[in-house]
Amino acid sequence: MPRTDPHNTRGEAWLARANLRPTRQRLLLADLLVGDGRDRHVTAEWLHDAARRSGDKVSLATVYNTLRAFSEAGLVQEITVDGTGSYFDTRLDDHPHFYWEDGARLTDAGTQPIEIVNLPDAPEGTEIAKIDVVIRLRPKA
Amino acid sequence: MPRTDPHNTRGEAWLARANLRPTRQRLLLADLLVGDGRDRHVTAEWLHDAARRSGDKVSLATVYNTLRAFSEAGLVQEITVDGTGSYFDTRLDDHPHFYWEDGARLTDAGTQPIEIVNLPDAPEGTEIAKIDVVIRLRPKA
DNA sequence: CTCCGTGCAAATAGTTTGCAACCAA
DNA sequence: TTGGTTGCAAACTATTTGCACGGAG
Repeated sequence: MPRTDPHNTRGEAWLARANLRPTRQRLLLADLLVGDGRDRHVTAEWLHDAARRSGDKVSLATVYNTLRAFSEAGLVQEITVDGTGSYFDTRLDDHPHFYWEDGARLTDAGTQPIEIVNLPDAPEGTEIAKIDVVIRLRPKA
Repeated sequence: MPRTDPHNTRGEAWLARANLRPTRQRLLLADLLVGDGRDRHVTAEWLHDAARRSGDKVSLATVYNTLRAFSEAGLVQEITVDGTGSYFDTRLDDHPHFYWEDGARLTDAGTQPIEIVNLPDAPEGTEIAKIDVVIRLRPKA
């Protein structure tokens, strides 16, 4: 399948799914995120750089606003690991992550779903919205 | 045991354990943190307010610096939940937390240690530094 | 006496917002 | 046409830092 289009159709369908207008900027960012069908964990900064690298230009503010829009539309998941900067994950199910303390990278952890034994019950009047599991890695001595 | 002292001795011993000079500000903050022996999850902002409420005054910058010093000395654990603000936990073992999405409170989750089945292996050349488990709660509909 | 600790204000990092110009429907 | 979208700069929040003063050892 030759690259006749500046972008493939995946990003377009992805936006359509969430009823988001396919503007030039959104298509660009969508393609960078899901264009090849692989799961991705990006920061706003990284995505902004990737856009510039690809030749097109988008303002950083728009990258932030767009990531927020995607997140609110349920197209990506926001993950916070340490105070500085959040990651956006294109994979939507509840799954554990590795956080590489050197280099500050975030990746999916393992292939099988984990299971938590002795999971505490949600207190009276509340329910569990989501369980964040972050496995922090450091280089082995 | 009447309150003859402006502070009890717990904070003092706690500081000594980490070889931190017992200055007025540190003693005050230490007492607010571990004075009653209970585990606590505080933000810098909360601790600063607590200090002012108690009558004494400490600058917010010092609260930040002091919490960082405590954290580096291994007296408290830093926990990040969402981009805005981090919490410092006086309990030191690896344990799960509840994060109350309304009100942004952080508390210990359950009383028994949890166990994770199918925990992914640390990738080649790395080791697990810590596993953060945050159970996000929302009010039940 | 010597240095670490403190306070203040200013700096910083990441992110959001106000507003005018723009563009998809 | 019209309301959603973008870009820029300015605003904001949480946190850190530079520097002069002060207090613990």
